[in-house]
Amino acid sequence: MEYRSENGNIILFQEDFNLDETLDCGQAFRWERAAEEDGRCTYNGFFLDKPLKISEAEESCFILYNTSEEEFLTVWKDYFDLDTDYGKIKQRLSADDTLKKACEFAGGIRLLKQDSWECICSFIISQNNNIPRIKGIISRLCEHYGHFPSAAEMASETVESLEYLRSGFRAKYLIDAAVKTASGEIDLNEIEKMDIQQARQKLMTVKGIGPKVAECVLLFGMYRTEAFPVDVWIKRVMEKYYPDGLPSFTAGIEGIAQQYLFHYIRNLK
DNA sequence: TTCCAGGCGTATC
DNA sequence: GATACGCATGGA
Repeated sequence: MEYRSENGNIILFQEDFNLDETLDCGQAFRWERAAEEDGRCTYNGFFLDKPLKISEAEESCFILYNTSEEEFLTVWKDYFDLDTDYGKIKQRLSADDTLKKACEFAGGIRLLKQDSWECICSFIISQNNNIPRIKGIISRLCEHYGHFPSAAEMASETVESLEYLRSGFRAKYLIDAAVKTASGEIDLNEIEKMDIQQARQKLMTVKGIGPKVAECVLLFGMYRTEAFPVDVWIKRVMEKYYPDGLPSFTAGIEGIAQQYLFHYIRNLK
């Protein structure tokens, strides 16, 4: 990673990074692709309440608009996981033919270090749902509050007051998660430090958080790269290519392997 | 019209 | 512990 500050923007040089592959691959739901400017792929989105406009100027070169060096170093460098060498990770994962193809297919995927509370909500909403509709529900939620609501803010909602979301049967799950988090019964800072099996169990005490959602919260909201969410798509990959489980060289970074595989299988043929 | 979507809770055995 | 089924909503 190299960067420089220029006219209030950050110019970033970063290998193994592609905006479409990272921001529109189903790990985060608050990034919108803008109309292209001079053929540049541009996205607008948020980390917590911080907005960002970012574009891909040319191969491996990005512009983070209206971003100070301090904000870049304290927020976005971490969010985009820029201290991790994904080239090295892909090299390690490419010991296997299928994973090699997956890494080559979408080599610009990076794991976003998202907020754990936002991930809880996002992936509760994701269950038995499709990505465009997930984005719609989250967008209505943020528009309603003017920001992504805290657990305390959402704890005072009711199924009726959330009707505008059109989130269906998931509304009661969101409220249960909010009440338990706001009261401290679920302590996300505590869960982050737990042994992963304990963390899974604790997360699953929330109604609407099952094995898949818990795994997504751990992977996308707590940077537990050993978490391995299995959804309908990954189930297909596993049945077809890995009936006996993932190869052992993925140990510790199963979740990153999952991201490459998910994107690969969804776009196959 | 029917099927399906980054699943989960509940009932039943 | 395994398996079957309903669930809100809307895009394809």
